[in-house]
Amino acid sequence: MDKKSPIQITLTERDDSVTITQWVYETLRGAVMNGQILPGRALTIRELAALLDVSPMPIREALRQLSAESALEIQGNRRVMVPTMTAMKFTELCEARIAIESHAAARALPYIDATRLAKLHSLDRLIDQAQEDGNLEQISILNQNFHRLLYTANPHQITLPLIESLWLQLGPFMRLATSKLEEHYVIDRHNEAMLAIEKQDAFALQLAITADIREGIAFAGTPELLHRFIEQSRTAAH
Amino acid sequence: MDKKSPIQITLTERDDSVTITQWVYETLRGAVMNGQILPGRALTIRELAALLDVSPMPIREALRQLSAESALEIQGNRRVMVPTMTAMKFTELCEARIAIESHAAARALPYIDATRLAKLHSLDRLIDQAQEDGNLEQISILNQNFHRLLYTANPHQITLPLIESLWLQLGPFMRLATSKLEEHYVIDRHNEAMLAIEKQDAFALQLAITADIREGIAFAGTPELLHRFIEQSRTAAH
DNA sequence: AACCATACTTTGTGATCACAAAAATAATTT
DNA sequence: AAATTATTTTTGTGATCACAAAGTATGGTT
Repeated sequence: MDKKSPIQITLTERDDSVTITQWVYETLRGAVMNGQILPGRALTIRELAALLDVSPMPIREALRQLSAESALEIQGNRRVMVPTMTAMKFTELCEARIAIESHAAARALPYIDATRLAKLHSLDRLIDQAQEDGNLEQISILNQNFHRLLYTANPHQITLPLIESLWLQLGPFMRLATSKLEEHYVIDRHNEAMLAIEKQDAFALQLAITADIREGIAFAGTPELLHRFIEQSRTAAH
Repeated sequence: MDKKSPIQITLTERDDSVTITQWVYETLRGAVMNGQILPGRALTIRELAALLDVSPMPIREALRQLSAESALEIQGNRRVMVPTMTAMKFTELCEARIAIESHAAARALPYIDATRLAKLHSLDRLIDQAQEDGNLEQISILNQNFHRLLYTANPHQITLPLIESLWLQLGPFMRLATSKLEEHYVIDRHNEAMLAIEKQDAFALQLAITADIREGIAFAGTPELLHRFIEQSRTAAH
């Protein structure tokens, strides 16, 4: 008889080789990323412990880690919740993505060999496939894999944790937005990126990544429409 | 009778209004930032608990948070340590700082009012003062305050946690390097930055921030000297 | 019926304990 | 004496408990 909105988290089988805390972390991370926890909804340790059928201890650790990654927010009352989105914050997150990811791409460029480029190509084909099937969730995952594979080519790369933090903060809102959106065409800038890689053209690669991020975000068309989505999601959990 | 290198952490009085975990976090963060814990040195929960005279629980939480911020590293054996530095990693961290901080500065520029600019000026004077006194630690702290004050002018700013993560990763090494360095002149680029702010010239501000970061790092003069420092610090804790 | 003080419940924090995995040390063999 | 195995110790993980603060409901007063 909980008056709070129920939380539906997709549970995966727990591998014994991994610690419970790690499993809890990944589970909660996925739930945040997929927008399964509404922004503003207060999370309690005991509730999550009961939901995931573990003791409060691993929940505490996972919540602290996710808070440190800006995936969750600790309020003054030491309550934990998914941060709410605002139009300005959304803009800042997107611009930060562009600044950091285009930098990461340029830094990775010299290290991309034929093997990795081939993998990028095959990932791109999978994305085209998912696009035809209209599988939005799959597109999102594959798109992240594409970017990650690109940036991690740099063996000394240190920006991925920062980038993933931004993805985590954008994730819940993106999911909410795409779910309410019927039509949405994604222009494929990955081909441009791969062409730039073949030419070892850093600037062209940065342009392609920038365009990819900007267009993946501009799906809502007009800023006004974006605003409406944000206001909608802001009050989703009362 | 510990054969491991001793850890000397500066303890501050604990304010009762703050949680123990928070105090432990700040204490350990400071210790990492000031290079009081040698890179590679394995940290155990119980050892730190005894050192700070608290139960293992707050230590666990603080360590997890610091690990999430890349200030500490969890090895495969689930051992926690201060990450070791390499020349390439150092370069990547510096370049990431430049990319993100110049972006943050440009985004903050329109929001910097006269009051904040005045505060920046007074901070700059304090830095000059510390420079004359040769107080390296004070310079470092004030310099961070200067940058922080600049970036936080943007009320929707979301990059500061990412930037602070980079500072944390560079901190221990910078401290180690400056402590072994007798002469080191710091060219003051803050005046250039403040001039750019007055002119509302975003590009000039980015150039000033870039130069400030690059020169604050190039203190070691030649890359070869830098390399030597890094190799020296890498094996500092055996 | 609206407001406020009181009692009750829930929740995060921090301490303690049990246990298995990992290190370190000691013992044994080659 | 060096390498390998066995034993002991240390360590992280996770569960449980106690407690104070925050939140919620209750009951009485105006």
